[in-house]
Amino acid sequence: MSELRDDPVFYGRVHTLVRQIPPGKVSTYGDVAAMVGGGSDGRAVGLAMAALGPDNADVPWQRVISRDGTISTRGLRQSELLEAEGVTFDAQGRVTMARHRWAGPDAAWCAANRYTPLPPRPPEPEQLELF
DNA sequence: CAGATGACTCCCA
DNA sequence: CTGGGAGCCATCT
Repeated sequence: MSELRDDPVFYGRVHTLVRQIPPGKVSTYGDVAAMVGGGSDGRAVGLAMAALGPDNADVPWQRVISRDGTISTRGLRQSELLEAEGVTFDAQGRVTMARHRWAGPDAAWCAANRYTPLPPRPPEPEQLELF
């Protein structure tokens, strides 16, 4: 019985963390990898996302995007799902990271589940669209 | 164990 | 903007 995709421990940790991302917020592959820890990186997280199946329908994979706020997937309507959750995009079709970037789960949750909190990041000035 | 694959990220021309 | 190359990791053959 290996129907489950959570067999590998790493995948399970990634999926668990992605489930914590609230609607309207997004995170990046690199950030997820940093929180999962273990020296993993964004590429490994991408694998965990690619391995998602019907069993992981409860994982909001669409909230995990590239560092630049761009959508890596093609043909999966990821941007539409995000837009439906209230995520905004700029004129260049990228997610407004300064506004929707997820700072990570609660510190207590991180400690309880052995996840690494994201390092504090100075608030980036949201760029206004100039006409 | 080596090689290939992939929803990454950074740097440079 | 596009393209190429390098470094990184997890999983499957």
